[in-house]
Amino acid sequence: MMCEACDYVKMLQSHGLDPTPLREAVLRSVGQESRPLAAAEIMAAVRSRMSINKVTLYRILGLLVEKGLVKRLSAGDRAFRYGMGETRHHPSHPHFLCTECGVMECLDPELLPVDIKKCRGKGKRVIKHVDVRFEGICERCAKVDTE
Amino acid sequence: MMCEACDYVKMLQSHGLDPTPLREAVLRSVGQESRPLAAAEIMAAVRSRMSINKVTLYRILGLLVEKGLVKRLSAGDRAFRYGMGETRHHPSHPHFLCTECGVMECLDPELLPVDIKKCRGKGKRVIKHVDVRFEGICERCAKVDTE
DNA sequence: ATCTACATGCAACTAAGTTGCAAGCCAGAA
DNA sequence: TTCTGGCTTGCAACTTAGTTGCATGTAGAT
Ligand SMILES: [Zn+2]
Ligand SMILES: [Zn+2]
Ligand SMILES: [Zn+2]
Ligand SMILES: [Zn+2]
Repeated sequence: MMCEACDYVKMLQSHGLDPTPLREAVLRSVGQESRPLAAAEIMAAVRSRMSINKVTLYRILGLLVEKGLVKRLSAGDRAFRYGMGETRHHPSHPHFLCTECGVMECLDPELLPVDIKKCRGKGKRVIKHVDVRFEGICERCAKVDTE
Repeated sequence: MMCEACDYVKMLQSHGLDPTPLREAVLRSVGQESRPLAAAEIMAAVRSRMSINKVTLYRILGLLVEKGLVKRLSAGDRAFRYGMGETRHHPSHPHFLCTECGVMECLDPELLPVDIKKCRGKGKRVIKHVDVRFEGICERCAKVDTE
């Protein structure tokens, strides 16, 4: 989820990460978007302003995910998407994946109807979080189809 | 989900697929398990009884998925899991993924709390189905951890 | 007998991500 | 100052899971 209020440098620092230009650019690229991005998209976004190596990108994403600043989402295809981690301003929410064009969109947190607590305690497994993904045809693809 | 009642040959035929030994073995391997399997696990299961090539396995899985006999699930890691498709006996249900050992388990359909209809009509996107995945530590891993 | 369709196999390829290792840089020690 | 250790980045090679192209085998139709 996009957020103009986020200070990416501060976010990095408060999680013990040196706010290097590349880290800031990666976090900003993720934070400015209204949908989770694939690594290739993040790379393109960062590269429009500076130079970054593939390995460096994946290592930065790994760090950000580890610190919880970024969340790694599985999209039903073989490429992960990266979106902002949960905070007060960005609550957990479900996603929508277009099976036609592969675009993933963030949905209203209200649509996340899963009561985790109800599911804990079933057996002795420990449930940490839920991932809800709706699949179908996005607005853009639906439009093209009917034309 | 496992099912002793399923006649795999009939299932193949009723979906217009020639019930070859390999197809039957693949479908049976998926059907006999109580959890969705990764392609490598299915391959091992089939190979314990007959010889099968990697490509053939993926092509058979592709066919079965296309016909709806098998469902391809994303597991949060980079390998898909394959479980039985929805039928009267096997309703849609959420899954649990152990982030420690990677095992995926089927959960009670009752735990599927998402009301798709409520989510349709929001915007003009077409929602076809939901995929709910709980993540955490499975019973076996939790046990090992406390030892 | 020949033709076609389909099922399978083998080798090579692909996409997304990972590992190993070296180079650059900078703070603090000597 | 120079040396050192740790962190950040880059490049090449590798890995994993799955796919594509093409050849072969087999069965039924003509
Ligand atoms: Zn679309
Ligand atoms: Zn989101
Ligand atoms: Zn486990
Ligand atoms: Zn299942």
